Amino acid sequence: MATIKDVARVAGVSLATVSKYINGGSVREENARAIQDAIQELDYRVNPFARSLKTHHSKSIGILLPDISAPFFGAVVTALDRSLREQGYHSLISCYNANHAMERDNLRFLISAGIDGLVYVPEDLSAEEYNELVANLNVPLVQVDRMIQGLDSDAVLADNADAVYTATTALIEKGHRRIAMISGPKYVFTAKERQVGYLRALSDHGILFEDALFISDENAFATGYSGCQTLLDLEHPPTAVIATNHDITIGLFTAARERGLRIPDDIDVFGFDCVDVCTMMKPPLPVVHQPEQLIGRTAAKYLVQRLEGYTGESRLTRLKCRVITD
Amino acid sequence: MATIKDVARVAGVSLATVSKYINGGSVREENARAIQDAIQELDYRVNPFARSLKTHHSKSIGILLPDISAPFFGAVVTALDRSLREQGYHSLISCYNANHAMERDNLRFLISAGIDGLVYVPEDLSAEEYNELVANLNVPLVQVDRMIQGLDSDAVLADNADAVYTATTALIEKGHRRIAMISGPKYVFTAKERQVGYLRALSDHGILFEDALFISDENAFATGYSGCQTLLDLEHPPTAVIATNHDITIGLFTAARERGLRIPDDIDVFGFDCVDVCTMMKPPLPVVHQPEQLIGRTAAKYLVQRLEGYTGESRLTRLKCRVITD
DNA sequence: TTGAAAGCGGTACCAA
DNA sequence: TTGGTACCGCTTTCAA
Repeated sequence: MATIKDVARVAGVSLATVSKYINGGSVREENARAIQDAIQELDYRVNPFARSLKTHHSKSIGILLPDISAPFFGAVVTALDRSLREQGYHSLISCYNANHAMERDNLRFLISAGIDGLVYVPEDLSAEEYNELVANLNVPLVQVDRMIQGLDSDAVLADNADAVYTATTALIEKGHRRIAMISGPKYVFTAKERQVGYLRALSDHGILFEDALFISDENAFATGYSGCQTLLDLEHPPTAVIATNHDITIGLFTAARERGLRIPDDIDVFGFDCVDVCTMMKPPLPVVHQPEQLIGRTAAKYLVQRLEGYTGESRLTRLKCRVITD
Repeated sequence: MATIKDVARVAGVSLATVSKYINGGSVREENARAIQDAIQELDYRVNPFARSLKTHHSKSIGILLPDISAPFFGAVVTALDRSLREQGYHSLISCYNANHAMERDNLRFLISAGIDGLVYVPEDLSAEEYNELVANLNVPLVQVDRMIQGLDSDAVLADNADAVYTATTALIEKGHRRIAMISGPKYVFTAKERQVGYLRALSDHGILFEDALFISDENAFATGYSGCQTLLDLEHPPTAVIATNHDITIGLFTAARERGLRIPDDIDVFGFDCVDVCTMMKPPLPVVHQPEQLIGRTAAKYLVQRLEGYTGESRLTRLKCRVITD
């Protein structure tokens, strides 16, 4: 690999001049041309390690999340990455597959990889653990989608409780009284918040919560699929079901249809995250649409602001979901 | 941030000794203890840039792919990442969202980020372009799932044509004569191969290919959904349909069911990539299951071998799909 | 505008 | 085993 020194030699200027040219400093036209030629000729590329060693930053942002195959996260990360790039940063994505050991492990790795900042969708870490792992490192953090109790940082969340409250209420107003919910793991931040919205809506409308109508398990197809069967096998099955995640929604659809039930005539469903699927169906199904783009962009904005020296108080932003009830 | 120098000072040994300790060299018990203590006390962490600058490697592997939200890629990347880690490497994931400009852009970025090796699922790049972008860089490459025409490198692929041949044949043996296929974009490597398997099976069984029964579009839910409708609206609709991708399969299911058709009685379907969904249904649906784990592990193995100096000929590995016909 | 030189934080060679 | 030291490739200050 050619180095900046080689370029300087070939171009007949000093090494410092080449550096200045590369970094956009002003250089005499003539020298600029010579340098450019030398770079071409030698196929020179800056060594990122040498540069980062000197500048103390890498222009890279770690993105740590449970599972990027979930369409929601996929969309958030896409938007995030896009915004970050526009501002000269790039992202280093790391998934921990909802595995708690990997969560710690990947955080350690990201930290040791020299990231300038971190976007984090936490699941199992405590504030103490986080602080211990990242202590003194001065790596700005933005929490996304979920928050660690007691960990002070910028955060961008969806208004989970409100959205589900709205969805549940819509179902109630359609006349439903037996409304079930199939949700993610109880210890996950968003699942908890969504449950709150559900319970509040029921209670506000004088409907008693029924334990059998609330199912909680992994955020997976199987949960929606078998959850639906369980519900339908109940002595008094629900007349409507709310899913709280993409895969759960698909599983729910599948099971319901397999039983020959028509949606929404035989059983009403409120979907989550799968707008394409829900709106494409006939008739279109109601669905909660989280603002993935905006979440990603906002997180990027906050992080870059910190990176550029902003030191104001932590910002907690709740972004409204679009509850499509058509 | 504390440096190795600080550690040396606090531990009362030389900087060289600390370095040796950190990198697993033998150090007197007593010194080891002192160094360990100093590291703890100072919360010292090696500076990855300084290290990489000196060693000329970063222990990081770039993974460049179209879209990690596809369950197939998600699974491949998970396995890949896992294998890589076990061997001391970590991965830098970059998705280009099936966008050709981003494909080039992200490749450039990965290259400039100092990766030691690259795993690449290509879509639009030519061999010339690749060589130009990566020229002289001596970054080992493993192509996965697809291959660039004329680009010499290790590659790990599924036996797309064979798998689809088997699936099509199974349908034929069940008595179907009008078998449709809904597939991804025609310019995508895997779509082409799968089409070949389909055509060959038809021809081997004396069935004439019918243009109207072959639909090709994006690898997306919408393609399966509207594709299915198009097929069913035909004067002579097919009695069976083969999907060639996860989302297409789901879209196909959805549309078929919406029409009140029962699968497989009213219309038979051969799914792709969505084993969980297909096997969970009653009755279970036949499905092509690509060996994601094995693909990921094999790619990791090849890459690490290159990284460790192996210089044998390029290896092209075809991995068998499991065609579940139950 | 240009260039000499110091130094970023490590690794590894070599002599002790 | 230990430590002095050269050097990895780049940025940046400062004097010219």
